[in-house]
Amino acid sequence: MASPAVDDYLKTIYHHTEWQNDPITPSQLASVLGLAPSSVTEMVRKLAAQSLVSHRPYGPITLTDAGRRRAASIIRRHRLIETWLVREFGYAWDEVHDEAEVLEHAVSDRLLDGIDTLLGHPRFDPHGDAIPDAHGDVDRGPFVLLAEATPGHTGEVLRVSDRDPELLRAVEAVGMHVGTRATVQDAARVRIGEAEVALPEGAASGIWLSA
Amino acid sequence: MASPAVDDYLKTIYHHTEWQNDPITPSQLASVLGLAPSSVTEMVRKLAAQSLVSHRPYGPITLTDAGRRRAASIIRRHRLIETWLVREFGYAWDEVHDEAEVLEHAVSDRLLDGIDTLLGHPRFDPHGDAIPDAHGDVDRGPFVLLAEATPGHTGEVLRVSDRDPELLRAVEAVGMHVGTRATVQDAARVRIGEAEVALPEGAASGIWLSA
DNA sequence: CGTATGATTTCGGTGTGCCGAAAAAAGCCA
DNA sequence: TGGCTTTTTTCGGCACACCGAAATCATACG
Repeated sequence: MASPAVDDYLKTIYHHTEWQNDPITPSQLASVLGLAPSSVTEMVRKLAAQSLVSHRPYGPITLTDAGRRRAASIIRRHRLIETWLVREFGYAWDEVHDEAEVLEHAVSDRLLDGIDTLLGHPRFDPHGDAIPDAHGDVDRGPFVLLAEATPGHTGEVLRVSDRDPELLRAVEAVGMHVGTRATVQDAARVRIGEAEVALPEGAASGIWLSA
Repeated sequence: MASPAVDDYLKTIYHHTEWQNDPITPSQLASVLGLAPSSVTEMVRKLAAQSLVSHRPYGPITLTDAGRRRAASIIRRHRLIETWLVREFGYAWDEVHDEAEVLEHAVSDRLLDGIDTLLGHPRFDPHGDAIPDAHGDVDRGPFVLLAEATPGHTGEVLRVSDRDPELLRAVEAVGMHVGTRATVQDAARVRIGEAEVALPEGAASGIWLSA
């Protein structure tokens, strides 16, 4: 009852809750996965039958504890693989997503352990995404979404959304990386050291700063 | 038109010709792949329609040039990945097959190049199987199958069949590795240095010696 | 040379995951 | 509250890769 398709659904539902507090809806899920809504209805019903998600008709979709554990383990795979591609093969942070997307379904537990050891058990991937440990637990300090930070707030860039490689390149182009200290001017501009930089379109809702 | 299933068929047909001169039959293919003969008939018809194999009803199956190129590229993936697992992660030679079987379908060309470079462009995998180059060409010196070698013949072990992990462990247990020099006594015994060793059941038809 | 035997193919059918069109429910707004 | 729009579900269908049973072919032997 495990399959790449099941993994992708669980991973997407999990990932959604990292950026958004509201539970995901079928149409959002369909749009992120690039599938027709009817396909989502069908799969969600199967996932619910296996108690991986809870869902009543016409309602949103949330992970059960079992579903969350499974999702965390897939996310762990994905993020360890991304980290590994960057460190061992010189991939750029905007190039790793698609490769990891495929490999996460193919790597055995044993090999994943090997990669984890080789990397020294990293806790964050190149985008600053937390890597769940082998039990599915995540630890992560307090943060604010740049878009919601009060003007004047100064913090370190903890995380940049990897949903869109274009965004990653744009963020890099203005000199921001994971670890950069920035002071918020308003929702569209920050100060980095002496320089004041205009954020790329949509970037403010894809960047976390330390609180 | 490309899929893991197609890859597996082509790879198996290619691999067969490395150990056997006769072209493979549908029933042999079914047995190696662990599928029902009717499934093979169906897939072979699709492969023939795409000119990857040639096959007339009730006859054996051979690769076309296009099919051979595709197969060589998949075998290249498989063998590079096996070599990488052994060298970087300490897998034993009898443990790599299944992992490589999955990864060969998941690794991108770019990553495969990275692995190839990391390993220094190896020409043989841990079992002594030749790794085709990026164009699908293989170079390999003259050899004799141990089972067909004349008694008294001395040669270096070039290759041990990786079809059965059990056989690999048994061969290792009697002290034979790729590179070992051995003198043939008869089809069931060889001399290695001072010692005379009895070969495991079936090993003689799974070992190549230099000619 | 006819027939039994084994290999191969044909045929109908399965499960998974997807789709579009149409129906049903929910949300919204006057 | 009634009607309109959007979201979700239902329904019939498709492609892929597989299966078992039955029919067909090739061959080898008596």
